[in-house]
Amino acid sequence: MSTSTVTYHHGNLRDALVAAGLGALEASAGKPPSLRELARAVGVSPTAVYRHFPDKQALDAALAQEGLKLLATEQQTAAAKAGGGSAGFAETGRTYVRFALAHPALFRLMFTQGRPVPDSDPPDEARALLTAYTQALADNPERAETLALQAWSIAHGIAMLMLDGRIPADDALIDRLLNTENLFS
Amino acid sequence: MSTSTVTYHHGNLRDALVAAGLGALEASAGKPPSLRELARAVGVSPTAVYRHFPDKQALDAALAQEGLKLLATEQQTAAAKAGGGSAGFAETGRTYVRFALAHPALFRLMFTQGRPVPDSDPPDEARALLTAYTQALADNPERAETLALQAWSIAHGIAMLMLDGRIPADDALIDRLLNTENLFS
DNA sequence: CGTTTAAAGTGAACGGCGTAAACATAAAGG
DNA sequence: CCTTTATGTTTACGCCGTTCACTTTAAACG
Repeated sequence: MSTSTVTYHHGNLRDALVAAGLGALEASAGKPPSLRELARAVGVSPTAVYRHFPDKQALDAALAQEGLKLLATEQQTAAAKAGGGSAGFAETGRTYVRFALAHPALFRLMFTQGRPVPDSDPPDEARALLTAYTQALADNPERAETLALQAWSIAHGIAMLMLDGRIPADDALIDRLLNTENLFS
Repeated sequence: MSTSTVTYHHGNLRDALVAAGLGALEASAGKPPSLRELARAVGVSPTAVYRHFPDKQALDAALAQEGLKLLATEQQTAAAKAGGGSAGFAETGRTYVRFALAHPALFRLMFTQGRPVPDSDPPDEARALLTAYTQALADNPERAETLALQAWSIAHGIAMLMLDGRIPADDALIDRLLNTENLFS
């Protein structure tokens, strides 16, 4: 369950910081917590953080990775609960947008971080799931990839525009916009 | 050409700050310039800024508004050059994404700013243009609005994912993803 | 024209931030 | 047991946005 070594000087500071970070992101509804704020929350001096992360950005990247894992899990669960197929595919998109609205600060951080880490253990599970679905819908692999990227783009665009208050964060609107069956009739 | 009163104590500081801000945004390729940095660039003390903007966010909002105006102009020009119609509509989307890639920091700022100002003189020209096009394509107004929002979402999603390095910022890919004629076949 | 007045800009200061360097401490291992 | 090394602390630096009290200067007006 934990990624770092088990025993430490004072406890598992790395994981504690990540946990505090995720908590702060939920509460903030706005912007990422400061390094000092997280250090305070964990009861440690600001510079102690640097024993576990080279800099603030690395901490943020760790939080982002955690968020990506969380999103992937939710999507898989939702898709499975819908029974897979095109219904599962649709749930994937809905879940994506709802996740963004439910965890705005985390979602922003997830994509503001430079790169999703060169190669993480799950090399982007969410994307794999998406491609799996589109491969069933398309006749050739390139078309499948195109569909996957288009689906991702629509969902991501809706999520971002809603987060930024450009379009109302309305649940019915999500469904309306994600209903691509008759898109550009 | 200028929005504020014509003569000033030392010159038109407000416009000078906005100009410097736009310049810095082009050069940065990353994040918004600091208030102090802009004050320096204009040769004025940091606190002088507060005579023209209540806070940093207001300055950012002014820059964002300038960016929105710029984008709208580019889109209108591109659509007109393509001769309007569905070709013009397509150019609108391409221009949107290319603008984002050409001015990453500005584009980010444009949408990170809380709200596009309650009611600006042009109440979002770009959106009006978009809706005009979809109204020609759809049979009823609601469907037209849906199409407009879907088109916006796709373009915005592509732009954001490319800016964040999630998908390659490739010109051919833009065209491929924006080619919605056979989207979800 | 001279004086008043208010707009425009300055300087010093505050707390918060990310980070570096030097130092302290405790756990681990030969 | 004593050394090594991982972990954490203290102090300090420069940057940030913002405040407050102050000065300057251009315009308004009798």
